[in-house]
Amino acid sequence: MEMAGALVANESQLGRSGNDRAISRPSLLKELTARRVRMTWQRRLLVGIMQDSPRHLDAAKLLEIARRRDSRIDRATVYRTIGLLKDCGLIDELDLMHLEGEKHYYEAKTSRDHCHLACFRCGAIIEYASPAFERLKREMAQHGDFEIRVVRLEVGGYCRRCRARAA
Amino acid sequence: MEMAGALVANESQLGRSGNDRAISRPSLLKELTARRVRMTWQRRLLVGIMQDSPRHLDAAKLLEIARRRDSRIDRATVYRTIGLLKDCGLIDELDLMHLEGEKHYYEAKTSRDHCHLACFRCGAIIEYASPAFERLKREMAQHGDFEIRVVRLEVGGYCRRCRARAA
DNA sequence: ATATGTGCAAATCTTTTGCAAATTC
DNA sequence: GAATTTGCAAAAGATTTGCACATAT
Repeated sequence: MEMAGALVANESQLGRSGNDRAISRPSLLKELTARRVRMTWQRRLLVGIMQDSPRHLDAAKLLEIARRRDSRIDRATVYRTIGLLKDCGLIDELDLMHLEGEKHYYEAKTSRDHCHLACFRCGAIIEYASPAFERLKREMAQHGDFEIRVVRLEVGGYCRRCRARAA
Repeated sequence: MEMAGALVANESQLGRSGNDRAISRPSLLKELTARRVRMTWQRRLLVGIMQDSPRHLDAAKLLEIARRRDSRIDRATVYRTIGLLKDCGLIDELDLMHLEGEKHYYEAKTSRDHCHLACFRCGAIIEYASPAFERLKREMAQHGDFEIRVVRLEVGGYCRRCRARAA
C-alpha cells in the first residue's frame, strides 16, 4: 500500500496538509545555545526572522528585514550567520531553480525533508514531502553506502494552473 | 569550507547504480540540428567537449579546454552556449553541493535522471540512479499535478571510504 | 581577560550585457 | 542580404575577506 505524498505548502506556509502529520520546526535559538554557540543581538535578530518567516528568504531580503529592526546590522554579518546556521545543519539552502538570478534561499530545517517544485511560468514554489522521498533517501544511504547530511531535491516545470492557462 | 582533497573526478558508475541498465546519452549535436539551431565552430567545439567529457565541467573549465583547441573562443560564448543547451533541455545544471565555490557544473542529459552524492570530506561525486527515484518523480508529477521539466537531486554527506577513515 | 563576533570597505568570483564586427543560412 | 552570433570590455550580482574595534563569556 503505497502512500502518496503531500503537498506540504504553497509558496509560504509549512504547516499541516491532508492526512500528514504537521511538520515541526525546532527552535533555532535553542538549537544554537544547545551547541554552545555565542549569542549576540545580531544572531538573535537574524535567527528570529528566519524562524518566523513564512517564505524563503535570500540573503539580501534577510538583511533588509533585519535592517528595518536595527539598522546597525551589516551585510557581512548576515552571510556569516547564514554560514553558521548551515554548518550547524539548522537551515537548508535552496536555489529554487534560479527562477530569478543566482542567489540562494534559506529555510529553517523541518522535521521532514521536502522537495520544491518551481513553476517556470508563474514562479510558484510548491513544497512536497512524501514517504517515497524518505524511502529513496534510505535507499541511497544504504545502497550507496553514504552518510547523508543534506538533501536537496528541486524540480522545475509547470504547475497545474499554468498548464491549464496555456492549453 | 572544508574539503580535504582535490575534487576526485567522477566516481560514478552510472551503469551500476541502483539495479539498472546502461544509460545512454543522445548526441548533442544531432539534437541541436534537429532543432534547427544555427551551427558555428564555437558551438561545435563546446558541444563536442561536453559530449565527450567524463566529468562534470564548470564554465571556466569548459572555456579552458576549448581555448586549448582554439584560443579565439571567448568566455561569453561559453556562457551563451551553456544557456542555449539549457534552454533546449539538453544539459543539466548542477551545484554539486558547492563543494568548491558557487559555480555551476554541467553534464549532457542522460536517458535516466540520476542524483549526485557529494562527499564533504574527499569531494568525490557519486552518481546514483534508481527505480525509486523514477517512482518518486512519477508520484510528484501525478499527485502534485506538476509537469516536470528538470529534476535536480543533490545529496551531501560522507562516503564509505571517508567514514572508514574517520572511524 | 581572552577568544570571538562585527562593521566597514574593498576584493573576489561567477555570470551577464551592450555594441560593433564577423558569420551563417 | 538579413538575421544571428561573436569578441571584447565593462558591468552586475552575490558572497567573502582583512582588519581595527566591540562584545560575550
